[in-house]
Amino acid sequence: MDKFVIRKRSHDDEGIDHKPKRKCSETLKDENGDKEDCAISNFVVKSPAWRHLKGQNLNCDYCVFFSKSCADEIFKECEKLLTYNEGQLAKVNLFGKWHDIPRKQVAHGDEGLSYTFSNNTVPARPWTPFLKKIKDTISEVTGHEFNFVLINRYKDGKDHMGEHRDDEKDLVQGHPIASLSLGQPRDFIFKHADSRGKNAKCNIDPVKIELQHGSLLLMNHPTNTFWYHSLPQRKKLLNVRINMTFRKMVKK
DNA sequence: CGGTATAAGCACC
DNA sequence: TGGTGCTTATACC
Repeated sequence: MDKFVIRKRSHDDEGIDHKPKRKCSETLKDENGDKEDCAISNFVVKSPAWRHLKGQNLNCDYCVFFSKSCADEIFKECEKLLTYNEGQLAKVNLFGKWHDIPRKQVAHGDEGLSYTFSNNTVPARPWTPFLKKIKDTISEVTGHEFNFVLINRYKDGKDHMGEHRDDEKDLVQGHPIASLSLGQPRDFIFKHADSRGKNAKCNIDPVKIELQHGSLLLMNHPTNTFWYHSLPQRKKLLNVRINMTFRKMVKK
C-alpha cells in the first residue's frame, strides 16, 4: 500500500472553503498492537478534494476519502471481520407491520449506546481495532468526534434503504454524520420534506449523488432536519456495497 | 391526552 | 426499471 499522510480539516473551513488548512504529517500508528485483528496499518488520506452539496438547508460535503487500494483493503477486511444482526434485531415495524430489513446491519460503538428507529433498537457492539482505526482516521481529518457507527451491507442492487431522516432523539442534535461508502457505487437521493408527496408545499428538486468506493459524505446540520435520504434499488447492480455511518449518540 | 410521523412493501404508471 | 402514492397501528411528541 501507499505511504499515507493524514491531513486535518479545521472547523473554520466550514462555509468558506473545504480544503484542509492545517497539515498533520504523522502517520497513523497502531496504538494497541492489534496487527492480528487488523491487517491495515496505514490509511491513505491525501488532502481530500471536498465538494460542497448545496440546496435549501442542505449542507453536505463529499470527497473521495480513501485511495482505491486502501478502500479495496478496508472492504476486504469488512467482509472478513464483520458479522451482522439477525432475527428481531434485523426487523423494523412500519405502518403496523414487521419487516426484515432489505439489507444487513450491525452497530458498534461506546459501551451502553444504542440506536432506535422504527421500533428497532440496535445495540452497539464494542469497537474493534479495525473499526476504531477507521473512526479515528475520519475524526482526525474531519475534526469531528464520533462514538457510534451503524454499518449497512447491501449485497447487490436489490438491497436498499427507504426514505427517512436521521432525526432520532438518540442522536446528538446538530452533530454531523459521516458516511463512508465501500464497494459498489450506488445512487443516493435527497428529497426535501416539504417537496414530497401529492400535497407538497413547494417544489424543490431532489439532489442525487453517486456514492463512490472510498468516498465520505458529511451530512452537516441542518440537512437531516429538512431532507429525507434514501438508497433506492438499482436492480442491474450485482456487487456488494458496505456503508458506515459514524454518529455521535447521546449517552444515557 | 390528541396529533403526527413512519429506515417497509406493494400497486400502479 | 424506476418513480410515486398509499398503507396503518403504534410510538412518541
